[in-house]
Amino acid sequence: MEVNGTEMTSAEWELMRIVWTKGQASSTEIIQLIQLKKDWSESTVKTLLHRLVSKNYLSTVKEGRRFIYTPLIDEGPAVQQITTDLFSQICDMEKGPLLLKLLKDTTLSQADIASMQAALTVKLPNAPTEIHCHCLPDDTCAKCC
Amino acid sequence: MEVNGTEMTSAEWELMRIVWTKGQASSTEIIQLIQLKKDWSESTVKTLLHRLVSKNYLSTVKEGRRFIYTPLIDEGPAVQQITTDLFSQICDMEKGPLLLKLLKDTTLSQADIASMQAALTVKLPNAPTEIHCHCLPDDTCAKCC
DNA sequence: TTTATTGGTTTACAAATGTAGACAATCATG
DNA sequence: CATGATTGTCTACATTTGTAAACCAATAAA
Repeated sequence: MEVNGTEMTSAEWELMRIVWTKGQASSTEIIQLIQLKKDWSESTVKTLLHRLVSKNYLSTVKEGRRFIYTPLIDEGPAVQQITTDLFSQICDMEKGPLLLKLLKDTTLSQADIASMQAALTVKLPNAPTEIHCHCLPDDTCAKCC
Repeated sequence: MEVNGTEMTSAEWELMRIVWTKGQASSTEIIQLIQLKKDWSESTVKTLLHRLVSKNYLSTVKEGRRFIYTPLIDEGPAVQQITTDLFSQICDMEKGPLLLKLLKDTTLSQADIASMQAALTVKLPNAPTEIHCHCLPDDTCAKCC
């Protein structure tokens, strides 16, 4: 994710997952829920929430004494973004095998599988025989060249 | 990646890609190659290489005055590892659409596509109708429950 | 209304990371 | 052999991240 120059950190991401999942939540709820998974102090979570707000990932609405936190970005695009970022750092030659493994290791619904099959069928005709690594600008590559 | 407790950082990863691609390389080569992509000073690259050596990602062999750097871990497993780590932080419900997008956006060889098709065919019969989010321990989920 | 509790704000600090200068050893060359 | 170029080592420092205590305001309970 990249909003106004600041990235979301791993710890912050875990809190976002909670807010995304619940739609919105108070800090108390968030603290309770995160502590089922992580051994973070109340204070730590508060700090993290604070940072998420200043980074514009969460907005707050005061409800009585407490705050209700709501995501300012949707989960789908966020997930897409961080994954795309990661993939951009991976050698093209590795991506095929990598995706194959991910397909195998991930629990997918029948509908997911069907749409992937469709996508692959579309891709196949124009697919190249082999993939080249673009890690280096030219022919200095020991892997594909 | 997780070797002896220390993670590889993003900047370090970029250097590993070069060494992986070339099989092995001297610092001079590495500096030259990385500077085609990144605006890093010579000194910075040296520091990063040093850290990679102490983190046991690279080994060195002295050849005359200079060092030859060689990867101590293979690229495939490393790529797999970081991706798996990322996926473990993503809601199960997002993974299907996410993978679909990755399939579409990635250049895949015919062979890659074929093996994915095969894998999907195998998976389909036992695939569930729908996927549940496991972000929260129970039924407090606004997405799937 | 006094006090305990709850929840938000500030401040703090160590470790990791990005970034690089300064210095030292080695080697090639005049 | 003296010197400049090459390459490695050490030191440095700002920023980001993880982690949390201390403090303060508002509210609920006594």
